[in-house]
Amino acid sequence: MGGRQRLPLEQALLGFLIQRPMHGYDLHRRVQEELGEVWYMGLSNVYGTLKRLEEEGRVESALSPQESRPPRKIYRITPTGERSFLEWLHRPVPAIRDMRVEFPAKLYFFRALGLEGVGELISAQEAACRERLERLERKSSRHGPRDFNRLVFDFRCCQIEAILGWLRVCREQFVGGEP
Amino acid sequence: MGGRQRLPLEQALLGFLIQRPMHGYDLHRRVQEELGEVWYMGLSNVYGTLKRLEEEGRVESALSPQESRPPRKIYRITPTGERSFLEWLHRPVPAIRDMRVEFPAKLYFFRALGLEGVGELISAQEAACRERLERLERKSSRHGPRDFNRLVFDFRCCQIEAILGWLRVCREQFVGGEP
DNA sequence: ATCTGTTATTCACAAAGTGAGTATTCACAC
DNA sequence: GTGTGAATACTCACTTTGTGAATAACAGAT
Repeated sequence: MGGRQRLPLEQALLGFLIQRPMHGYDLHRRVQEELGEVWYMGLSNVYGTLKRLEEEGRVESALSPQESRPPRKIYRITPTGERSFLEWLHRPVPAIRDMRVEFPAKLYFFRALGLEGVGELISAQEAACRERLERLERKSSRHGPRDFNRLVFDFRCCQIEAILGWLRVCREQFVGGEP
Repeated sequence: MGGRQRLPLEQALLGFLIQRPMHGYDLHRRVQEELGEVWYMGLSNVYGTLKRLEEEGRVESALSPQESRPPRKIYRITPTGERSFLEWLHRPVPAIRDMRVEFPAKLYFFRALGLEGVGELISAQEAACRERLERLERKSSRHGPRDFNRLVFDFRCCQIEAILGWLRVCREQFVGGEP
C-alpha cells in the first residue's frame, strides 16, 4: 500500500534551495551534512526529485558551464515553489509516523531560515496529536484489557502522550530562545 | 530498501494453526476477527504466505473435498513450524518499530495458547529497549541542542522511554494475573 | 435473475528509493 | 605513467511488501 507521500524529500530540497540556488550534487552534499545521519538520501533520488520539481514548476534550472567538468545545472526555487514550501512548513504533519523525521525537519527549517511562527506550528501539532489521542482512546476503550487490538491502541496512545511531552520541550527550545 | 521481514504475518498464521488445523479462508476470517481492526491482511496475502510456509516445511496441507464447494485445503503445522513459531515467540523484537504490532502479537499468542514465559519475554524486550535507548542517547549527545539530528534522536529516546513505561503495564497485566 | 458467500489461486501493479552503470575530466597518490 | 577518487549529471532495473482484481465454480438468499 501507499498513502505515504514523498513530500518531505521534495520539501527538504526546496528548503535548501530557498537559502540559495544550488546544483544537485551540492544539494546532496548539504543534505548529507545537515540531515544525513538520520535521513539518508541517495544521489539519484535527489536528481530525480529535482527533475520532478522542475516539471511541476517549483524550481527552475540554468546551466552553468565549467571548464573541464560537466556543466552544473543550477536550480533556483520559483515563487510557486516558495509558496508550496512555506505552506508545507506551517502545516502540521498529518500522520503520527511523520513526527519522527518530517516534523523535526520543519523545526530545522524554521531555525535555518530564521522564520517566525514555530510556536503556532507546535500548537497546531499538539492539537492534532491530542485529537488523534482521543480518537485512539475511544477505540481502545471498546476492547477488554489484554485484547490484542487494545494493546496496540494503548501502545499508540502512550507513544502520542510521549510526543506531547516532547513537543513541550520543543516549544521551550524553539520559541523565544536565543537565535 | 527493505530489511523488514514479513515475519509477523507468517508467525501469526502459525500461531493460529498451532491451535488447530485450518484452511486458508477460515484462517483469514479468524485473523480478521481477532487482529483485524489493527492488522489488516488481504486474503491473497494469506494464501501466498501459506504456500511459502508449506514450501519451507513449516506447515503441511491435506485436501478435504466438499460437495459443491471447492475442496478445502486444510493446513496443519509441522514440528519444524512449531519450533520456529515458539522460537519467534520468545525472542524479543529486533527493532523498535516492531513494538507496535509484532510485540503485542506475541503477548496475544502467549495468552491465547496459555504459555508460560511472558515475563521473560517482557524482561528481554525491556533490556533490548534500554540498550537501544542508551545507544541513541550517546548519539544524541554528540549534537548541539536544536540540531536536526539531535531532535530526531531525542524524539526516538522519548518514544522508547514511553515504551518502557508501557512494558511495565504489560507486565502487570500479563504476568501472574487471572487467565 | 442476481448477488453474496465459500473456497482457492494467480498476477499485474503500486510506491519509494537504492545501487549500479554510463559519461567526462581533473587531481592526487604510488 | 597509471589507477583511484572526486566532481557533476542522468537513467534504469530491481527490490520489497502487499493490495485488488480477475478467474472458477456452485449454493443459497433476495
